[in-house]
Amino acid sequence: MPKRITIHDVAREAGVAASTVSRTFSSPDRISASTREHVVTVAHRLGYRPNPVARALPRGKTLTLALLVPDITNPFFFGLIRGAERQAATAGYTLVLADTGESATMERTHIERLTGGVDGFVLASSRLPDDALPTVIAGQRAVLVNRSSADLPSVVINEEQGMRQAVDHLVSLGHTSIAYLGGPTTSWSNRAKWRALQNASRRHRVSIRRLGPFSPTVASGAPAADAALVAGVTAIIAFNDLLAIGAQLRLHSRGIAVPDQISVVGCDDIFGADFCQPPLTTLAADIEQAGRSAIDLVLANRADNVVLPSHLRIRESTGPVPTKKESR
Amino acid sequence: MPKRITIHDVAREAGVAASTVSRTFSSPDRISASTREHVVTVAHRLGYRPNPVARALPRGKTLTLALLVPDITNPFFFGLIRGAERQAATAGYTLVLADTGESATMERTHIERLTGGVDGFVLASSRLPDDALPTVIAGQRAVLVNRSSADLPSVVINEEQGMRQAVDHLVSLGHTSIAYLGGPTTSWSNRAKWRALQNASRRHRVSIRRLGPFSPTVASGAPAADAALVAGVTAIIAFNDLLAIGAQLRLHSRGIAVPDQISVVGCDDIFGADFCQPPLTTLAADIEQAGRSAIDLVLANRADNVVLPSHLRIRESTGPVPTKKESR
DNA sequence: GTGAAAGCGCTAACAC
DNA sequence: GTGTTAGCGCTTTCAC
Repeated sequence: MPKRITIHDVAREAGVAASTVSRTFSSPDRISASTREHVVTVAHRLGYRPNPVARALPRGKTLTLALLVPDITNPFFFGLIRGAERQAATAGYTLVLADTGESATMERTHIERLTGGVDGFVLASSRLPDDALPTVIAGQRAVLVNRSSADLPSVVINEEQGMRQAVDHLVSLGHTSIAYLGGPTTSWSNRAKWRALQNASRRHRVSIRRLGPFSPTVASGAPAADAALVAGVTAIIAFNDLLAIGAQLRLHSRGIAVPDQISVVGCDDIFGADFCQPPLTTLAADIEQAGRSAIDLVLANRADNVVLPSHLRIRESTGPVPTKKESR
Repeated sequence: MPKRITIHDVAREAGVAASTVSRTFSSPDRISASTREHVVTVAHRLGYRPNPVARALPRGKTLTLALLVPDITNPFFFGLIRGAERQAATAGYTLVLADTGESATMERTHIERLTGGVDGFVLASSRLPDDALPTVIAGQRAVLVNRSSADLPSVVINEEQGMRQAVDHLVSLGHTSIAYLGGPTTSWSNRAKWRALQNASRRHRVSIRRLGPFSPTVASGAPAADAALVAGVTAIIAFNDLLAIGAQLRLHSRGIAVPDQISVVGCDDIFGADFCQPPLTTLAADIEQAGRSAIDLVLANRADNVVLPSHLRIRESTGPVPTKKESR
């Protein structure tokens, strides 16, 4: 193990005080050009690299931000991770990624372990109960994504917009009975979507039925599709694209044509929504932007609530309501 | 800003020395049960939380590992990130994620910035030139994924196995002319795949043609497909699934049936390979396992070269060679 | 502009 | 077992 070069090694070699070396790297403007240059040269020759943790201790800032997601497996979060990572990097911050395994306990553990090691938290689709949130976060900077709370800043998607477009779209195609394939009951965005759907459908003569809850995975699409068939609807709106894609797979294997016999709408516009069969009509929102905004919020330490627009992306999984004859 | 509770606050309040408090948290077995309990109680009452960075300084270990990927956007890395994060978490480590934007310079910058802040690096599909690798890494623990080098431990996929299965599969279906849709020339795994394909085809009467290089994205699938059509092959093997899926999309829009008129095989078995149209025959490897192994290697500080098996997953994008009549 | 010295919060010998 | 005392590598007053 080659002993680490420190500020003192450089100082000795350069014939200056350690504090001068420190300053050449942290506040170069307070150093005369000549000595600065000299120190930099020596440091480079010795292969000196400032130690981020030693640096963080007296400063009280780590230049590190944490992003907690319930399930790294879920492609929905990839856009978020991407956006957050890029924005953090741009601001000179490092992103720490943690998977809470859909568990409030693990989420709390991660937060406690990370506290002090990061300058702030982005909690995506937090599973922490509302009342626990403030205590667990306790004085740390934190912002919520995909969930709002009175206590913390947040960035959420305006589901109302997208759902209204979705319902308008389906109604315009003649649909009058729609099923909502529900996601986890603990999910804030699931509740938001259902509420938005209810509001949207009030404006039309259309009946909506809530099915589920289903786990938000491709695998759960099968039971979800079957439930929709039993319900006898002509269109379904799924909590997320994973569920929608799984439902399409199931319908296909049962010989039911999408969209000829039944229309399906997803949510999130994840990777793959454009090339599944048929390409999925879905509620799209700029989730990478959500990641970026979340980072901006933690860094700015603002108590804002950012609301991002959503809209319907029409592809090929939705079509006219089947006529009596060709319907099931 | 509520002043942070330190070990000294707890010590004073509990009427013990600071080192006793330290020990109750870092080596509880060296403390009598009674005082330990007392200290824990007081600490809890005061809301004490050990500061990870203060902890890391004297110890020289941060309990943090870094994972660098060229492009977070690429779903291939999702599995890797997943596996790495889980394995790190299991070992009590935190994972730092960085995107190098396919650039050797950014990769180097990230490594330098992170050095000292993490206990080791996992470099996925590193873009660093071979000779730069040892210098940049300079005494840090590091393991390569998807690339091998004489200087660093690594975990790579055995492309030979999968490619042999792919060629056997295609030949058994009557194909005699295959195109390889090449990936980035700087990619180690692209070279490995091409070599494996050449070796595999030597065992048969089959001609292979290398096309490209193409950028490993869905969008590049279109030109890649067109190039394959010009080449007049009956089967294509793509550098990765992104390219394969893009090629299928292009072939579909040109009215060319897969696999009836042309067969396509991908690599990586990414999310979506099972539900694209048609579901993709692809070379699968356990990339999450690669992530786990990489973490194990850094933590164990072993100089091993782990080779993971690959195999062909046959789905519906490959079929019998078209007969003269129905071929283009 | 630069040096000396006192920490940042914690760990780890070393005593007793 | 527990207290004392040096640091870990860096930043940051405070002098000069």
